[in-house]
Amino acid sequence: MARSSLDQMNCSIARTLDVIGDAWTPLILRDIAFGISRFDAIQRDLGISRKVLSERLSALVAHGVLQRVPYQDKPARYDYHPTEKGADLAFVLLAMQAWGDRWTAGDDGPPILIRHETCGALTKVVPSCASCGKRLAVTDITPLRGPGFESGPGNAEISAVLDRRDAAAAEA
Amino acid sequence: MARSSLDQMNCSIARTLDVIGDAWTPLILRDIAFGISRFDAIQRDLGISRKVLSERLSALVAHGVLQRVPYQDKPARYDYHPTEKGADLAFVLLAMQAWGDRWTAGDDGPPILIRHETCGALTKVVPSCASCGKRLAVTDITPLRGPGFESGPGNAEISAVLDRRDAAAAEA
DNA sequence: AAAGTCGGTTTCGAAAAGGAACTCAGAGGG
DNA sequence: CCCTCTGAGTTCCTTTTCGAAACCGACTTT
Repeated sequence: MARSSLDQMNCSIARTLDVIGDAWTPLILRDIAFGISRFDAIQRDLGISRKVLSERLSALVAHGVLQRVPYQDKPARYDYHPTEKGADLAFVLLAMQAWGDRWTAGDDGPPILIRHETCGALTKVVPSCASCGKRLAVTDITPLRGPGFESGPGNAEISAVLDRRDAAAAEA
Repeated sequence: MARSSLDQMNCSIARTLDVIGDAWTPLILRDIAFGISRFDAIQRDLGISRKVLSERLSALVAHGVLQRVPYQDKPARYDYHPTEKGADLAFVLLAMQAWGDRWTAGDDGPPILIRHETCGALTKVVPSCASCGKRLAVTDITPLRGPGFESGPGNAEISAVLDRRDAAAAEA
């Protein structure tokens, strides 16, 4: 698909997918989050083609998710490091990891565990409410039109769904 | 890339990407989570090609993320509904939404807000520790080898990184 | 009888991915 | 000096995948 169609959509999920919406990009970011910051090391680790890796890294730099920091001159060589914007994507990766741990791990259990250094526990990352702090279940939350909402490509039907729901609520 | 290479990787993120690792699948799941459950409605909403939508829906059913439930016979017609496994993917979508809200929303603010019905607040979904309940920062957590860990395609370099870190920790 | 709805499948040209080889700049060894 | 190696890409070519549009089958509506 044309990437432009995604970042034009009035939807934060679509705009996030414009940055990480393919199979390799999240794995590249995972490697970089682990401290694997060089081209060849990432390429070896993932077995990705050099061409695609090169394209993805350039795109991530262009999106402001990664920055290239020189570690030597002559020849010029760079490490790829996450920016703040990129580091913040870790939570998307952690959500993927949590789902994969729960639904795709074999009998041996998950390949990677997370330790929370603040409390010392081996833990899982769970979603909670920024306001009350309670753990969230899918059924506890309702989407509403936000200030940036506009009906258009990518959410025409969603607008209709919200209308119907609001109408039903007003009636009750 | 060959999908098989992804689900063979010893990595929960890669195995999650085997299911949702393209640009359209998360948007399809978003629509279904909103209650847009029919082929044509999803197609109209997203502007996705019918061919690709058909392929994606079949794959999601095959992965056990969606189920087809008949809503009429003659002709046979189906709604697509999430299974429990599929509903649980909502947290991956919400993590994407949170990132998109923070980093890609325009001046108007996010297009969609979330209300937590339990506490009534307009809220954001934030990651927290399953053990102590505190909100997590990226710097608070450390990855460790889990029981299912095995070095292989997709994490050879990661294994080396963990070794180096453990060695450095043992020395200190 | 003609047109419309729903949920697809088929076809075909265009775009993207994959793989392997090649390049460039320098470092190290003999 | 010559040969080889490393790191980071780029080029070239083949294989997949995508997207648009047309087509289809089983009904319903006008």
